[in-house]
Amino acid sequence: MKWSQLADQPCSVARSVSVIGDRWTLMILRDCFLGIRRFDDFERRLRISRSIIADRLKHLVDEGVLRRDEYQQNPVRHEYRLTDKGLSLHPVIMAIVHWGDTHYAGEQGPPLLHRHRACGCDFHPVLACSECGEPVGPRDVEVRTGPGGV
Amino acid sequence: MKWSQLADQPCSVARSVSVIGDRWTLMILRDCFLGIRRFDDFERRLRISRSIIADRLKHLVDEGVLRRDEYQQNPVRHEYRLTDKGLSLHPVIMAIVHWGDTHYAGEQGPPLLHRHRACGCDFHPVLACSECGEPVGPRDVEVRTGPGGV
DNA sequence: CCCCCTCCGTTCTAAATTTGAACCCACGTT
DNA sequence: AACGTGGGTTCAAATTTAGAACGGAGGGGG
Repeated sequence: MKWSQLADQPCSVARSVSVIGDRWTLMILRDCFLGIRRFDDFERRLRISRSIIADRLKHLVDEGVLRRDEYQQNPVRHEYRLTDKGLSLHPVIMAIVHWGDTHYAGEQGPPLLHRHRACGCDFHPVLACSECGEPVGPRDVEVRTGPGGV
Repeated sequence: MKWSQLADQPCSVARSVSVIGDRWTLMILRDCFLGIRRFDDFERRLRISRSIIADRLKHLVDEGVLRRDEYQQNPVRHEYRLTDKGLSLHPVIMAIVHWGDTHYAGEQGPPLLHRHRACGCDFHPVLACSECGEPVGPRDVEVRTGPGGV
């Protein structure tokens, strides 16, 4: 199987991964959630070649994860902002951050803290059930074939 | 920046991505959560070359995400199982699945359904606050530098 | 007017990675 | 003995990436 065929698999992980499952794409999305919007801010933060940044941004725009908005004319300049579809990746990024915080933070603690505005506490993300609201662990889930399955 | 330098960044996303931010690695982890354990079951499901599978499995074992257990002798055979560190990737995989279900499911619906054993309902994952238990959206989070930050 | 700077890319070649196919080995089976 | 199976390793070829150079449209200073 090739990367390009991933999108056609009857599997939501495969379809998602074909869009966002790339190291630099995930780093760009991290920056988007931190408010980065301009090409050369991405470049400064990532220190990778511009061709890769251009390629990934274009891909994300094509997929509807980012929007390319004009923010000035003369000369025309664009900024890249998360669409609703892009914002819905928030749980993915938060889960990845939390896994890194848990297993790779140095002695001093995590590089970033996240405060929940509603309750005012620093928090970490918990996976909860949409139906009952209780936390869900790996053993609490029973997987079975759905309507779109094989 | 190179991939190998990602692990040294003061950023939990970068550190996580250096371990799991690879298309095939994510596909392998998906299969692990579905109960796949043996080399050639991974091969049959992914249809990619064995060298890639061997490489990714070794990498995940080195990182402590999978454990390589002997399950028979004569000849000796191993199976790959999630460690606790690996199991703690569950929210990441669930978040990715849900994003794919939301944006890429066909007309018939998602390929797989997930039932929460505790409440008996088919559910989707919700990102909740560890402190107050309420759902958390992208706008509800205030990020600031933590103790391990620059 | 001329030169240089910024922002935002594109293009090109060399270097690195990824891939699939072929090979290997130890056993078990016919 | 010949063949099949589980579980890999090796290696040349295809793909991706890196990084530097190039471009271009406007703005600012002299």
